[in-house]
Amino acid sequence: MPKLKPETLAQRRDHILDAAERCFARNGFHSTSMQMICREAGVSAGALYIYFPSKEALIAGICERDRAEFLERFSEVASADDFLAALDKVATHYFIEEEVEKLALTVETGAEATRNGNVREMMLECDRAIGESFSGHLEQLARSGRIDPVLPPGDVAKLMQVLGDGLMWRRAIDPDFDATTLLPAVLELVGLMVRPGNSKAPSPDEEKAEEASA
Amino acid sequence: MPKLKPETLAQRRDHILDAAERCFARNGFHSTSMQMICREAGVSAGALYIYFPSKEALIAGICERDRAEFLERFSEVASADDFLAALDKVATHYFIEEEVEKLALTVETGAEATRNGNVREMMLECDRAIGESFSGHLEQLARSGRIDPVLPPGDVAKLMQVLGDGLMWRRAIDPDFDATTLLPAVLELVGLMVRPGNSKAPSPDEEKAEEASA
DNA sequence: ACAAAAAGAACGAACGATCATTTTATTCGT
DNA sequence: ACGAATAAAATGATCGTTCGTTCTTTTTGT
Repeated sequence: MPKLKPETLAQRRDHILDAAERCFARNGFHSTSMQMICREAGVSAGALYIYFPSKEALIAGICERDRAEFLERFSEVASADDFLAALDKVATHYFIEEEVEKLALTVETGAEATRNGNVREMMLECDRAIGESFSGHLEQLARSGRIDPVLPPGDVAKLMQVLGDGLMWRRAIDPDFDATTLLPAVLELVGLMVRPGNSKAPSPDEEKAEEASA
Repeated sequence: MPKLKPETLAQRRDHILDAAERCFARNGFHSTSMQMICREAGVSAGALYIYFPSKEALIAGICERDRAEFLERFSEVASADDFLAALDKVATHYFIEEEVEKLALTVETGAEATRNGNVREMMLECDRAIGESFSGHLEQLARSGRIDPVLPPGDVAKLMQVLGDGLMWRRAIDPDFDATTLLPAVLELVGLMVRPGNSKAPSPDEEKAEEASA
């Protein structure tokens, strides 16, 4: 059985990763056994160990894939014409549309990051990239006069990340948390920080920020 | 050897709880073995099981104690004359003074809460109490004209909690995170939301919020 | 007063279960 | 029919928990 096509190989790897992600999201990294993942993937232990040399590698694989997806989603924000609108879109996805189990996995990953250097580096690199992207974008907007931030762009970017982290945490833990009511307030808060110019309203249905800075 | 004094009993229980907390903070709940806790506490397995019937009970005990301490610290905010100053004090404690391992334990507890109903209920009850306290306090301040929030007090309270969660998360995960530079910005952000009146500045060294609402 | 009995507290080896991982035997695409 | 891919059983380690035993202090009979 000479080598499987690389395409099939990657496909199978992803299939196992999918199964592992579902298990990890349900039970956390350490309460999930390799046997559970095998069962979920419909694969034997021996087969699994061909694609992933250890449970650690499986965890790292999950983190890597999720962080990559996260970065890709934010790359759209970095290249968007309307920064706040693009932000709204990403926020809506992660805090309303995304299934709660996926956010729980993020919390689990964070807990792992406090002890596992590999995982921590992945998260921090991801955070750093997004922070710099935000910061750079805000600087550019400020220079062109589209916004007038009350704080240095770097601080605003960090605060936006902190807000994002907080929302993720809350939705992961509180099953009744409903971001639909809070998200406009968050975006308005961002508007308060950056004070968009006349050409852009801070949010479609909220003008109080305008009044405040008028 | 008739019963130990209830005082001694509680003391011993706390001693074990301390040891367990150190272990859990270092390695997480599931990577910490009962033997590790026994070693850390200088107690045999048999003795440990007199005070805690299971590992689960030990985890619940940790959560309960930490949440109680958390609530107690916030009760000072609820009864303070200067709301923002009291908030500053609590924030400084948790985001600057508190050791990082303790915050990591909070993240660990959050991850546990996504799967363990007992732990989840403890966290949510704690969040609810603080949220209501904040909300009530803000309403009172608004009625007396000391602040003029741009959002309903309930929303402001929730946003403040989200900010707190985000700061906790970030400091737990990023060993280089320095809240001393960001905390004033956060408090200023809170000031932007509540727009304190003339009698109170949003922060001792920052008046930009005043300019914005002038 | 004092030793013997009583009983709670502590100990630590041992248990069964389960874990991640490896080995072995079989299947099956080319 | 060759050998890579798989499945399934096996392995050794470690887990949470138990339990027979010992230690230590109080109670009690004399």
